[in-house]
Amino acid sequence: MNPASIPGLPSGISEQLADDGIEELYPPQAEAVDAGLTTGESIVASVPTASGKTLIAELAMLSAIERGGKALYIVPLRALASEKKSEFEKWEKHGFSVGVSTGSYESSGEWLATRDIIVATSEKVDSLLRNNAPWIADLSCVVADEVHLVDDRHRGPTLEVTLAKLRTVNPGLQTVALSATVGNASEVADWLDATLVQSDWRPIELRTGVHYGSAINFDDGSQTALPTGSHDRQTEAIVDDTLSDGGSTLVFVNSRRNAESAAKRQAGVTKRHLTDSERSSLSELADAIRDVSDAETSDTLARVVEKGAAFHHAGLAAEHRSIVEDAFRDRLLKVIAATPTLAAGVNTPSRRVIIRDWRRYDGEYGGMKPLAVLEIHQMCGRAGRPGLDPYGEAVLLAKSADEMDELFERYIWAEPEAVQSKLAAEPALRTHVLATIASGFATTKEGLLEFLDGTLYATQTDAGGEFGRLEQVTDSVLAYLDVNEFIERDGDSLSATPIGHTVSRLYLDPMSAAEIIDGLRSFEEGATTAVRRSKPTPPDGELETAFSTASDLRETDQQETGNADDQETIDRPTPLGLYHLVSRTPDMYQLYLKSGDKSTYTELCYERESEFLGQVPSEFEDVRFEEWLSALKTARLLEDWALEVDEDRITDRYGVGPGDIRGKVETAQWLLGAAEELAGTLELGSNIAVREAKKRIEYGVRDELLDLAGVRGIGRKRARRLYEAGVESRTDLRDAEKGVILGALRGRRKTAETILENVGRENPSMADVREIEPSVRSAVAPDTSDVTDEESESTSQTNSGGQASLGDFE
DNA sequence: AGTTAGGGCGTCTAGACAGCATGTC
DNA sequence: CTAGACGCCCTAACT
Repeated sequence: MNPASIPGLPSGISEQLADDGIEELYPPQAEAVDAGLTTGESIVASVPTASGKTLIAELAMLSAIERGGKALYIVPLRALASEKKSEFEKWEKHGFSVGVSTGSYESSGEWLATRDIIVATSEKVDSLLRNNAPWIADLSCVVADEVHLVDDRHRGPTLEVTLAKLRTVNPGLQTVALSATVGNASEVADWLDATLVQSDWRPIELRTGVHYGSAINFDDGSQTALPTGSHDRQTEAIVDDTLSDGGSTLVFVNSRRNAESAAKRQAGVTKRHLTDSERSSLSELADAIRDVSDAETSDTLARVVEKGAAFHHAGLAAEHRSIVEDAFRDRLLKVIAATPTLAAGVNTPSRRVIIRDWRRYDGEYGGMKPLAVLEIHQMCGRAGRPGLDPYGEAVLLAKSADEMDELFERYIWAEPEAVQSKLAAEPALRTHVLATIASGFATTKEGLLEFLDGTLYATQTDAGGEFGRLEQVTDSVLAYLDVNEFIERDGDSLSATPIGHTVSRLYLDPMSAAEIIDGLRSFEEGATTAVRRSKPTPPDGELETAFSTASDLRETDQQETGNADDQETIDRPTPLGLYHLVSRTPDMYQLYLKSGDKSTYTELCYERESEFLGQVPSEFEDVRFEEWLSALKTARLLEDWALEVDEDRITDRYGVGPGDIRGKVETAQWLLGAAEELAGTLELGSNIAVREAKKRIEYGVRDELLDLAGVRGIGRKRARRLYEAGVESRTDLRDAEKGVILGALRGRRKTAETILENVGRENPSMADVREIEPSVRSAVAPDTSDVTDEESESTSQTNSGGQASLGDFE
């Protein structure tokens, strides 16, 4: 089928496709068109990666817009949202506008209403539905990318519920679901009332095999001799071989540490294959990597990149990741050793893919768990760059003949698993049941179950009669929501309370909200009794009893230390207290407690007991104590960040990468924002303290730098240097002698000018300004001088290296 | 004496979505 | 009930 014979397309589109060199549609694309893709039929396309799924989506969206309405493209990752946006922007010259909406991407609801194509994550779409975005009703087509992710325990239910809601709101909606090859694509198609298009066709050949001994044995029975030779490891031998052929390699391993050490070894191979010009480009790249962050990870990465290799995992900063991905796509980097981040993320094809580890540690499983067939196939699918490589090869590594046989059986010959709805899990239902009630989708339990009947879960259980399980879980979830006063039950009818509405709108897990509310309330209780007794006690008898112990603790503490200053600290929650509060909610991914951490944080727990909001579980009696401690570890990381502790110090103190810090900070910011609003809604007095703690996390600074750090172009480091040079505020920035500012910014004229411009200084020019070296003031370390009481105690060890209250971190 | 290969032992384990509301003289 | 790669330290054997 050629572009001109596709029905239903807006004018000019077929010509554009032909101009792009598309003479003939790929077979799966043609099949989808034949099934009515461009005339409004719903389609489930279960096809391999890189076999033209994007065009299927584009054809559906453009023709749907032509018929009237707008199109929504749902992606699983934020990084993919911007990738898709730039792909779709090529249609803007034909009059189709594109907008993106993700949590971090700024765009208001009204602005989106003017766009024809909207790209968003499934969570964002869910959130927009909860907040009744008006344009949802105008949708005529929704595309769900990577729909097999409904199988994911954490995020699958959101996608499932979101699609169900979109289809309920808009019964005529065309649904196009793009999926990897899965075991039960027809079931997914049944669920979405769609025609199934299934195909194994790929635009370039993919060969899959197992390396064992001195050859790769391929699925077609052929062999490629590949002796380990001088290399003592299989991976390096294959990388070397691929490189001699001018190709790149992607190596999948099962842990971050393995990725880094593999990259170091491979750098020894790649460095022998570089041209002079590549060497110099790589060295520029390494500098760019070092500029991103001064954490050790950054330097390690830069050192391997100089030699043409790289590693890739979630501990990297986002900038690191995109630098690595781009350089690999440009063929500058010859090999990447990666954790599964890369298989799920943006498009990074490679001549060869090596799957070194096919088992991964899983605590619940209790050991090394074999990866899913689907996951292995996704990794293999990265092999072969369309238009660049003659073919792609995916190689699994075996250390014995038995293992080779097992790998063939388990993965190469195997069909991928069936996707299975995870909706009946309680955490998922908790959120979605509340949202469904709050947004008026259901007003009775029957209505709720009726709505849930539109989900994949229902499709999959209808036959087996297992729907009863969903009803059971729904009952217990309703009871939970009722007890926590998020919903009200009046006979059969269900409605959300004001706080329930807020929780749903804030996109919080109700359990997180309950934890935050309890924490803030218990503080209120404590503060009221201990300090003033002026505020009326909330008319909630249960709460009073529940937290009487916490109040008592506070009172005791208060008497012991009892001076005016302490009364003030007790009047508002401390940052650590708040960081801990949000860190222990289910919405925060917790840090892992390493050996030795347990005693370190137990000690810290007692030391700063008075700061925690709510009751501290008993060290000896309560099983939740360890969880409490890992939340404390997370809270300490956040506190360190807000105390301006160096990034590289934080990374080795907590055993995390720069990317993890950013992630934690972002989540904390979001949760503190939610806490602020909850405190406001419930008229709890702590919202000012919450707001400040949030601001400090946002910029990673102490109080006194908040004003400066809010200026564009000034981060935590520049703010501190300016402050030490005597430039303490925006006003100072506008009035201070330029030489001083330039000196504080280490003579960077361009940066200084940009900053002065951003702060609105009359004449920002730095021409002819002589740099004034920072004087004595700068010799004063930030945390030994102007620190408030509440902080100095905890940070004396931070920079001074003195006896640490927290013990041996180093 | 310095270096390196190899064994024993302890340690540690993938990923990443979401709210709100804007700023400056 | 269940794993395994890595790094570190130690020792033995080698140059």
